Amino acid sequence: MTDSESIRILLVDDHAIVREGYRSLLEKQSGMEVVAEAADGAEAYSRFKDCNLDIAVMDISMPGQGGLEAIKRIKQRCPDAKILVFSMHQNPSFAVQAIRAGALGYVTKSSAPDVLIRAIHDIYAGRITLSADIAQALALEKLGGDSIALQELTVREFDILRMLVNARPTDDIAQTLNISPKTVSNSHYIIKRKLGVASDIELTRLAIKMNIINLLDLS
Amino acid sequence: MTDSESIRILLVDDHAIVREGYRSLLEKQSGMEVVAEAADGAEAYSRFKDCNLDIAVMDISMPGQGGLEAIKRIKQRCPDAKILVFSMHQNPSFAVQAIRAGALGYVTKSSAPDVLIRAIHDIYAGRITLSADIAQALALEKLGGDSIALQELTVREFDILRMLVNARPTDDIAQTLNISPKTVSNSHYIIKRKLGVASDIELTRLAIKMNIINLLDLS
DNA sequence: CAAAAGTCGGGCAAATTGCCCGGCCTTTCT
DNA sequence: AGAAAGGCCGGGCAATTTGCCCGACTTTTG
Repeated sequence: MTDSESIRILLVDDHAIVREGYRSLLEKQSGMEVVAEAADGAEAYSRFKDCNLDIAVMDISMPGQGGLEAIKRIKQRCPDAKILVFSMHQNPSFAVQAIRAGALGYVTKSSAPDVLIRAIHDIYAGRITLSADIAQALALEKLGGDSIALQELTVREFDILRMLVNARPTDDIAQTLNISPKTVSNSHYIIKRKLGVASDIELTRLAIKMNIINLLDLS
Repeated sequence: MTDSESIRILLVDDHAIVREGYRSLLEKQSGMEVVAEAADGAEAYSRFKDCNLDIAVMDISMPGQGGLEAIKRIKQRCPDAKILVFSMHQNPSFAVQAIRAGALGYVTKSSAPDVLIRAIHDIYAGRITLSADIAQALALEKLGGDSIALQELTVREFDILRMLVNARPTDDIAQTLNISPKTVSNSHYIIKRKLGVASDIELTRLAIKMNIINLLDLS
């Protein structure tokens, strides 16, 4: 909002090449300027303090502490930060969690480039935006009443669930989140109770059904 | 071997309609006669005692005690029984376990009908037979050295593994196998050790990778 | 027949789970 | 602003499960 000309953008993704691609895409647009990049949540957080930015465009599948947590932390410090999540996950639950964490928009990476452009404008104007595929899936889910239980989970719990089903050890999770292992195992228990499963095996199967586990990265 | 004319066949599958289909297919062949049917392992076992049969053609994905266990029991009573496994699973590990349990052949359901016919003849002649897709996958696996660990498992353990990753409770498994729950949990532990995994979540992921879990029945 | 492998399960210490609680934050409502 | 509600963090503790070992028995194999 400096010049009232260009939208100042922070790009967050763990792959440098990917960032490069988006940067060139966005800078072809007049009225947009990529003024910073970050490779993970922590870096995004500190960039946000430094520069005065309009919008952060970020992936949430990042190493270290979950992207959702990063969003929460940023919003905590800068309540009027505008964050657009740009994710590979087509599962609407991810969108729900992202919005709840404080994001203003959610666009899948499989969307056409102009969808992203439009979403940035929408968010800049303060409107919550979802890409069409997500909006549709969300509507269907509301009807089908299938995976609604996932939305019982808090943002934190959802993050922990993702790490758990990625077979990360409890201590490891505790360390990356800077919390006690005991808290992680408590969350583990709460998650299972909220989702109505009795064992880790059921939990994992559920995670697959909900597309929380990427079947491709099992290879 | 009665008339030295027709091969006398027992058809084992839990779906009556499916049996009907195979029956009509096989009986179109001269020299083959379906003289009995069974819907599960236990029934197959008793049929085998009654009738004098040449070959059993059986599915191994059946309710109750695993099909592999049924094969073992039949071979125990009639060591020269000839069993052809006809399964939907294209995973070579299933074939390995079936052969180890005493089957003489393994044909996938996706094979062309004449493959089944030829396999029956081969087995009747005493030759071990695998459908081409399985044979190839097995060869590849031998090279790739990927899921070889699965073959460390005994037949029993493999059966238990399948039930475990289908999210069946330990007590339930113990009951259908008529063993103590303690034995099941011992097996559970041994399985994890043999496969080199530390948690049930890893175990489930491995099971998916190995196609032991049918992704379709998660729906 | 001897040796090796598989099945079944008891035992027991160590680790984890299930469940509850209290403290400390935010967010939201009035 | 004050109150109420919900989320996060983690201690505590009993009940259960896990991890690991062992022995008995049967079956397969050389």
